[in-house]
Amino acid sequence: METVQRPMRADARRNYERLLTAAHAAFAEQGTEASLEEVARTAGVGIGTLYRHFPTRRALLEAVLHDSLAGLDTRARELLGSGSPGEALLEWTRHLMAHVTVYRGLAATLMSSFDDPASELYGACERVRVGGDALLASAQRAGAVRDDVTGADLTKLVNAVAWAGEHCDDDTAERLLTLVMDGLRAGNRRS
Amino acid sequence: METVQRPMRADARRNYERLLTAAHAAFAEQGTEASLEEVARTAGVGIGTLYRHFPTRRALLEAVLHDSLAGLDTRARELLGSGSPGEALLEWTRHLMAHVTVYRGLAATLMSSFDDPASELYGACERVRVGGDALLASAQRAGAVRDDVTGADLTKLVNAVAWAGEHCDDDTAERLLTLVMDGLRAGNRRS
DNA sequence: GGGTATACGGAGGCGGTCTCCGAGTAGGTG
DNA sequence: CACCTACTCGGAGACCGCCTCCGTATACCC
Repeated sequence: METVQRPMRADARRNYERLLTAAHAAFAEQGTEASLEEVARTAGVGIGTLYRHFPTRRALLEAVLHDSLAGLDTRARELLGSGSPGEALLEWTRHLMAHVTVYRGLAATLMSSFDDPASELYGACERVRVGGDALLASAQRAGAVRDDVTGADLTKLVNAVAWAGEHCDDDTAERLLTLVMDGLRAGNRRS
Repeated sequence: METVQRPMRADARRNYERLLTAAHAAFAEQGTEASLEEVARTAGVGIGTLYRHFPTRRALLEAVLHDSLAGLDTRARELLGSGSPGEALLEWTRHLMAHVTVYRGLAATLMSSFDDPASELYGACERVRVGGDALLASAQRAGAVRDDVTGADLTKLVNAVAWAGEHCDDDTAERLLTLVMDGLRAGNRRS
């Protein structure tokens, strides 16, 4: 099962790195739907090379975002031990928002990967949800959040707000997040 | 200012109607990003004809949705007079959800038209927001909803939930809407 | 029936996705 | 150091969708 794979050839590694850099620039400027041909052009690499390294747009996104999303997981663990569980959860959702809004269109990509194990981003989504789950459970035990909310609900709601934020100014996005998070507090259940 | 325009030629009107029918079918089946060339093919009409009648995808969507969105406005006025303002608002948001989810991708289109007066759908969004404003104000006067929520907030939140619902089963979408609407009740303000 | 304003249709330019395979090269081997 | 081979590169090309433009067709008015 454990296939020993020799290290990448020097040219392959160089092109891989160049593609990551170019992809980040393109996504940052034009959103996750940026032209992959232009990414390849910017990287000074043939389109075939791009597709060999990253068979799908999501594979490329995953590579570009890998560290950033992993950081979110670490942050969740840090926050777990610190102060009020309610505040910790709130703080973490702000981090989540920040990560999800680095590229226009990212919220949509993540959302569609969330329940799709075939997506290259599924693993990343999974890790995010696990981190959120822990913080959420902690906040619920502390009676800060209504207990019928799941980690998936939380992540999806934040994602949805982040998506909405792509079409508003930052203040409005912040307002919407506040409205939603206030609303998840314990004691707000109606039905 | 008031340019008198003679009625459409018979062939033009026929093609217009065919295009509406074909567009509805295509949007229903493949979402708002359905191929316009296929719409034209289905309608038995040249692609040039489609673009003459509907210069943009949004213009076509506006025509297809016109009656439906107008109905939403009427419904808002009906609900204004009926029973509990809180319940009326809740009922209306469910209608809004239903209208926004008729086509996959519609939430995104509406969201991007919401603050863009140049969009062919801006007027429709405007009318929806006005309807929602009235119901919201009524619910706020009755003390059922926190008073720092605006009509735009409400519409955007429902849109965001509808968008999220495109990636979940119906139950989850319903849950998310409940979580958000519960959260908007008066007394839930934190900051 | 004839003339004209109106409408039709699709060819064609553009730009994007993705595949496939001949040419090029890195790096281990003798 | 030179060679060989497995690995990698690059871009042509098939396909698709958007949108424009203009020669052709036709509905309607007189």
